[in-house]
Amino acid sequence: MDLYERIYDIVRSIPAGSVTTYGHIAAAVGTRGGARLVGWALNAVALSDRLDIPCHRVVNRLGELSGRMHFETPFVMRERLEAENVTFVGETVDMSRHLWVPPMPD
DNA sequence: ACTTTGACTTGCA
DNA sequence: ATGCAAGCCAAAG
Repeated sequence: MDLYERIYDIVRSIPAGSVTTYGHIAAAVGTRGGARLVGWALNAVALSDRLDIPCHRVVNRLGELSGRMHFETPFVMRERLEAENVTFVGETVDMSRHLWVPPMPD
């Protein structure tokens, strides 16, 4: 399976009300430093019909909604997260409460 | 075909 | 503790 498909699979595995980081996903697919690739994959998702993938649950390691500008509107991302009972601390997601770590490989 | 950049992260100075 | 540089994979110019 391609890295993209693997990334999509993991992002789809993110439970509602939780978020994860690019780094964790990258590590989960095997590429530790490939966090940027995750961004590329999600970018492809945003432009394609892969809308079944909750890319709004993916934030950077600080909990910042780095990819919000790639949505229809910069507010959609936060609104969707809030709709899933995700709490925010200022402009960032409350990581200590909602950080979800994907299943890591050995 | 080669270079640059991108929704990032980690490490060394 | 803050600042700069490198690393990773893929796509666009």
